[in-house]
Amino acid sequence: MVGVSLRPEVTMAQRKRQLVSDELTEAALQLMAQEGFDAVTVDAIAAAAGVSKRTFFRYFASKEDVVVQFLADMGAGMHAELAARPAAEPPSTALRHAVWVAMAACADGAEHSGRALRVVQLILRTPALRARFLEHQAQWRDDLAVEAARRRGLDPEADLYPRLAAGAALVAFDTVLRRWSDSDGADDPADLTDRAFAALAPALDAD
Amino acid sequence: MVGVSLRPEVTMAQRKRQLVSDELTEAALQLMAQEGFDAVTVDAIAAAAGVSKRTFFRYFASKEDVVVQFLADMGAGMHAELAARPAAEPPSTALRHAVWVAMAACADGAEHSGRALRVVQLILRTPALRARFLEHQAQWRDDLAVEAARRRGLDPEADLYPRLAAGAALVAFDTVLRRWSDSDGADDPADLTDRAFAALAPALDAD
DNA sequence: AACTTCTTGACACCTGGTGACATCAACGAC
DNA sequence: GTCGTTGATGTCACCAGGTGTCAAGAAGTT
Repeated sequence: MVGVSLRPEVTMAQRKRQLVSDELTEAALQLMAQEGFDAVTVDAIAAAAGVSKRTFFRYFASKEDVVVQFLADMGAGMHAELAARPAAEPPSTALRHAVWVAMAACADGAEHSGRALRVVQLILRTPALRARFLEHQAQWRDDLAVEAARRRGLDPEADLYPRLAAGAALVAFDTVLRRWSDSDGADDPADLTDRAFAALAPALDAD
Repeated sequence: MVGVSLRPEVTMAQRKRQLVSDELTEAALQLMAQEGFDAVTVDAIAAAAGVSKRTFFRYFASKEDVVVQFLADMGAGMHAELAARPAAEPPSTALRHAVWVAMAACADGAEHSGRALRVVQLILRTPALRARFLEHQAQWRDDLAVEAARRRGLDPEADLYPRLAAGAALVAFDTVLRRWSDSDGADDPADLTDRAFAALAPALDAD
């Protein structure tokens, strides 16, 4: 346990928390891959991870969250990337890079293990999970819209453009993700993303 | 009851069914307007309509459905309108008319009574309802995409354009609906719709 | 009147989700 | 070393959404 004591900045309680969280996620994904989302009860997931049902809900707000939680980071990543793009860049380019942050997270995870792909397929096939996914996207859209408005010096409440542009970017993301999922990861995400934004660019970059 | 017997094509059982359904919807919307979606139980709705909880679930698949069910018709209306537009019409125009069918349903309902407006606001403010709304939209998107593909002689599975165009149209719908809702119905839906599609047209109509 | 069909209510049951409380391990202060 | 504190956990009770089942009743049929 030498390596442990060399990291005083991370308390043991925190590491244990992370461990339980991972265990829960792992158990959930494995069970759901076999039986499907609806057939797996929270009790079963908790039991498989060696904790109680009550503890599960101390880590995840809902049964859907254990599958979908990682999306929160992707949203933050997109937002941050858009904010970091040079102000002079055309909207279609900036948004393409922002969306690519999210898409790359899926594609990279898929490279080694195909785990991300299976999770995406599970989400897109399960109504309850798809609904949560769409809710996340709605949040992303709000965030991207305020950022897009800021870049152009517009009022996100008064002008239509920011929400339209953010929505269009997410439509591209959605379309690419679905194609990638339907092709079992065979199609190239980067190429798909470029083509989708090429089609949308005329509207994104119009004055 | 003379008027009744003059319509043999509509059985009494069917009319009664419609009546109970309306009563349930009415009770639900009224209660939710006062207390909010989450605070109203299915038992309370059923009791207010004079039926049992079990009967409620024979009419609606979920508590959300009693609020959101009318969306199903709007989706069918959009799809039908797109299919009915002349083939020579540019995509942006055809899609604008299709979306307007849905938007007009909201706006008309609001003209007299403001009921549609309140329902839309309830949906957009309540996460559970918004999620269901987004699921409906996802279905609309699939339907619009196959229709858009048919109009252009494309394969909806192979080409990106159909799903992109359908998605963009729904982003316009969404943006307009939200603006209309946020302005408490003050903004003109028709004008908003035109402006949104004007912004999107360059992408929709590109070759 | 007897029969059939459709609708309903009553009841039991499962599951997701939450509040309350007791317990136990880790940690710091004395 | 002991004591109090803090945080994570398990247990239990409970609520609400949702479903299966069955028996009773109204409507329409022969």
